[in-house]
Amino acid sequence: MRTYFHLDMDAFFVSVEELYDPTLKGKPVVVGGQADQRGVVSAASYAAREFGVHSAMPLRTAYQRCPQAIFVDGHPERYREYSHRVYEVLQGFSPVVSMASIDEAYLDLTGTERLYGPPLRAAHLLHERIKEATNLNCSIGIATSRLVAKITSDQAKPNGIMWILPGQEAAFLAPLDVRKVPGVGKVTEQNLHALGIRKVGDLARFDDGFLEKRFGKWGLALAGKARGQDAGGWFDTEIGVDEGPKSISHEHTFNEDTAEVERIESTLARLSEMVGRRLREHGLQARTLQLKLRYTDFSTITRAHSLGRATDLDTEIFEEIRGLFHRNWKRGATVRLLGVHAAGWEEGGEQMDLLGVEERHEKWKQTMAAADRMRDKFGEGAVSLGTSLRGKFRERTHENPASLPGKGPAAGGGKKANRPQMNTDQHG
DNA sequence: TCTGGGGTCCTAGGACCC
DNA sequence: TCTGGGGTCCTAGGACCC
Repeated sequence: MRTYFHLDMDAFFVSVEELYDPTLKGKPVVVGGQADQRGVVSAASYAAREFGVHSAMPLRTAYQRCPQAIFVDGHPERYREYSHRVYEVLQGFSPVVSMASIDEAYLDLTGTERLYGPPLRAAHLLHERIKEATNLNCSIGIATSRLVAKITSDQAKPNGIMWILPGQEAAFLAPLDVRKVPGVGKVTEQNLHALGIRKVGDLARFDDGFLEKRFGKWGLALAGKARGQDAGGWFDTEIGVDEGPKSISHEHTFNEDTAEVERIESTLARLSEMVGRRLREHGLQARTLQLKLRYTDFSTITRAHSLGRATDLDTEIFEEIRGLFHRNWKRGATVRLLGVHAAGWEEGGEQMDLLGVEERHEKWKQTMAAADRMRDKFGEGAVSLGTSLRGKFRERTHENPASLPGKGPAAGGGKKANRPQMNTDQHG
């Protein structure tokens, strides 16, 4: 029998903003941008929620519903800072802690009764410590599984603590909407409704085999969840083991859609720089780079390519992404969003390579490190790949537009298709 | 009143290898 | 010529979460 806590900060972004501007307290506040901007609500105060404003809602919709709301830009650095403070408190409380996102965490409190007393007492103590350290409210759910603890903390909001006694899990879950189960979103909810399943209790009455047939692996996990078990996906991972990121990405939605190649390329260059910088900060090199492209009609494509050798260099990222863009863009079509995504880490171990390539690589590494220091000092706009590089790339493609790897019938013949050769760029 | 940005996990088809 | 199966990598897309 285990004891898990799920701790969730109340209206986190809004509450942090209130610390910086106490006049916001008690008022309808929307965090995420200005009322007339493209974008969605990141967080809404409880006063704003009374008008039907909630997160993920378009800002303009929020304005329609609550014109008197105060619209505030988000400050990710502030939220990271407070998230870190929360984490420090939690670490001092239990060694088995996982931040599940910027504003929520799981703790394994199994066997801590001698230290903290019964779970409710421990939770009150923790709640006080969080309040002391951050001046923020949180809610805590306690249960024998992480899944039930998470659902419980939601029920405890705002500023509450709730404990589901061992053995009472099914009874607690039964009357809740299936949508309350983490992992059940709009689509799954609709699919379940179509089967007449509206409450978790309805779900629990279906047998595992049926749900597996109908929804695959996910259906089986769902059956377990209906009984309150930690089953499937992210609930199977161990608490307290912090693996690094599996992917790093940046994307940008234009204020006004554009088909201007200059603007598109400079945006791709900026996003490539941001991704490269984060890779270097994490000491990671990516093998797979992916472009994301969304048109005005919201249709979205992603196009990926895996490199022969992993990279953390802005220029190599940009060159690849730029190629992907031009090979896949419907020429002239207006673009709403661009994204650059990196994944597929490779150990830093240097392969045997042409000396010249390696040297160039080293040189670029030093240049990039210097650029990062400049940005630290003078801000993100201080250093840029800028137009000079873009000009160079343009020239090259005009000279040699046809020789793109992986195209044409060449791969099909009698030869064993080896990994594409590294481009040695002999015309330098 | 259109729909952000940063992630994770899952599925599915095709290539390729044994 | 009509004939496998398993494993892994790659790519594209989609559901979901905060």
